[in-house]
Amino acid sequence: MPEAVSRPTLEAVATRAGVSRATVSRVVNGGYGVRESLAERVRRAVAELGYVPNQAARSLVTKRHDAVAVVIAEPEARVFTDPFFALQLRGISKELTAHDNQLVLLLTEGRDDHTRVARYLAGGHVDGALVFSLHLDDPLPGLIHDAGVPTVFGGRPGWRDRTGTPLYVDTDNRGGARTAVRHLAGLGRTRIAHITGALDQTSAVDRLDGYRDVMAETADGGGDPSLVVESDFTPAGGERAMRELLDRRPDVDAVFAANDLTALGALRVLRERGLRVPEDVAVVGFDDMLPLAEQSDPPLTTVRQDIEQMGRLMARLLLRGATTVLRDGSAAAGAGPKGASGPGDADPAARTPGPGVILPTTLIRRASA
Amino acid sequence: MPEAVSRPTLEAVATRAGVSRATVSRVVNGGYGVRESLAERVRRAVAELGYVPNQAARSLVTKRHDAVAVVIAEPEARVFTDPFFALQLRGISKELTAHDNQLVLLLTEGRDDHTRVARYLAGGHVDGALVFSLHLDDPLPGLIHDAGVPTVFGGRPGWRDRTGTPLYVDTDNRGGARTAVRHLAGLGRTRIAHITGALDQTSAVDRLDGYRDVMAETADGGGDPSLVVESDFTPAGGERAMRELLDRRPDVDAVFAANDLTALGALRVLRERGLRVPEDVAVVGFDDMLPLAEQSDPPLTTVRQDIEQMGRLMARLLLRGATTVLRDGSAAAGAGPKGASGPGDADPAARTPGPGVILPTTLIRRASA
DNA sequence: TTGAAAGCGCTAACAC
DNA sequence: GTGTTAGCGCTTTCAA
Repeated sequence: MPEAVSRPTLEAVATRAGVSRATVSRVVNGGYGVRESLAERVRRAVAELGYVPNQAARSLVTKRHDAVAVVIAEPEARVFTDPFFALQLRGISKELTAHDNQLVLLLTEGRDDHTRVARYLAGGHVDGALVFSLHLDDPLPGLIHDAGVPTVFGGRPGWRDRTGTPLYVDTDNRGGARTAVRHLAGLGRTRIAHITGALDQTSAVDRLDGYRDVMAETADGGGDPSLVVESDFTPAGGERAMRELLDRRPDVDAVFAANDLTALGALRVLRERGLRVPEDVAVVGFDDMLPLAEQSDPPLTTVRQDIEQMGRLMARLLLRGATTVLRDGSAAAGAGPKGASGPGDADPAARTPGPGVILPTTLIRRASA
Repeated sequence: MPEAVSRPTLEAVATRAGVSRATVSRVVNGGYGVRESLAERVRRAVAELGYVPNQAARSLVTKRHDAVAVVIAEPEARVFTDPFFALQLRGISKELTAHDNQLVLLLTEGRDDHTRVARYLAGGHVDGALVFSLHLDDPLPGLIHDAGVPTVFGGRPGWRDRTGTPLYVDTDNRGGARTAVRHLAGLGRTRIAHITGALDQTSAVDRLDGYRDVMAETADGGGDPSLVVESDFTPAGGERAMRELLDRRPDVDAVFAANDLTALGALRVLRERGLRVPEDVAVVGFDDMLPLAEQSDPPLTTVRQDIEQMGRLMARLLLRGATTVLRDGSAAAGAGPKGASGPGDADPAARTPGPGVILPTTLIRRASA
């Protein structure tokens, strides 16, 4: 039976290098205030022994973990059929890695998981949390707030806690929607409909608001409510909504769908009814979900958001906030407004009204509008 | 400035309950050998104080972490446009959660990340690793092996290490491919082509082998090489391959594509050339990637694999192996064959030849074949 | 059954 | 500059 390969400790390195544990510790943690010749000896010993610091021991004394939890609360399948999630993670991972932090992934579905996650965060196992709260009625944010861990949200939360709106990073959903609808208007379309997303999510609400903004400024009949159909971000919901819309307003000549999946459903129904896209009805989506948006028939004109960048910024914000907080000696204070002063050097393109960082969108023109 | 909310310690609970730390520790860890009345007192104190054990302190003495690393090595964008990855994670997460383990996500791209990951694993921060190694020439598996951490691979590795083929969980790619091609043959098609995946991945190789199996047993001209076109799992690759195929063999009447993305590209070209699917050319994909496979035109007949289940099994295998190993007192031994005796109670549907667990596939019939 | 005490490997005062 | 020392919060012998 193989022996447990007990890893070398600081002690071992110290002995080998002929110095004290403290000196080794100093070298390992940056090496300030150590004579270069000694430092060199220590480094060699570290290399020879293949020493890797024991994170548990370190955390025990420093109270830092160099780990961040990513909480994805998604009872629905949607997140899992959507590369959105993966791209966010990629962005987060890159940023955390660059700062030597680990990513602890917490996926939840249902009540039990919520308390589990809350317990975990309250247990002080991580230095902060990145939370994707997709629904307005989600109890998780409250629980997380109570856990007293610095947190940054992905997507604008639909509520504000005792200390105001929490830190978040979001896409400029409203602005993106405006761009989409203006594009449609610029094409000469006058009866522009909107198929909404699930309105218990701020992204859906914001896109609807953006649509209304433009319709209101349009000369004739701004914001005819019969042109708005509520849906749920799914292809099936998109089909349903499109049918309803066509029955109600057969004269519709353009559709802004709350996301690409919805647009896809709409496209299907349009085809089925013998309507040509974009000749008869122009369609614009949202997300630029690849490869779907590219491969649809016709390829989808849509509003792109930089999802990976969103992830990066969330991590950056948290890390900065956490640092601030830790310097203050109050690890449980949460990343305060101090950390929210915007990305600054980080990303000049991002706007920062209040505690949120809003990322810009781009209209991607393909064949559908 | 808010005070650092120092979390209650064992000591605090002990004081409150009027017992020793040792007793609290016993209760918290199962409570064996503690008088029920005392245990009850302790539990109440725990609840009142909101005590959560400090994992770092615990790990320091137990050398266990109740944490598993998931390593996803994917330099290409493919993983991120594919829900595959998300579904695996979901399965893994569920299983780990059920066993009170945390999921540490390690995403890598490029050499630097490899050494980083290897260091991390070697540092003994986690009890095991789940690794997705998608390419035959990937150096990561070797590094990970050297790190001496129990590991289970996702997808059959294309190599064997010193101790034989490592533990893995895979889809029955070969069997699934056979089913697909037989289905095509059953439709009366006789000139069945195959567009392969990236052949540096075992999944692509296995699917090709499955195709060949059936072609070989077919009466006339089994395995005409002009019917096989190499590609790379992408839609663009699928288009290219389909064009080449059509130029070479205009008489082709069926295509088995290595995955749905590839099938999608093929579908496009077929449409573009005015060929009807499935009347002129029947098409079968692989993966049942949703919503793509459902939403394509026509909806895709394809081979479904249970991706989430794959993730679950990987975690289950690792956890079992790790437990075995830990019982043996040799944490660095790696999950040996002992852990590989198959899912047994776990999943009766899975086959287990050697150290691998192979999950079955299902043919999903839609309109394209 | 319960408690006392010895560390796990590390950092951070503090002294030299 | 460098070493000594006192814990961080927990589990785990070992006695009682």
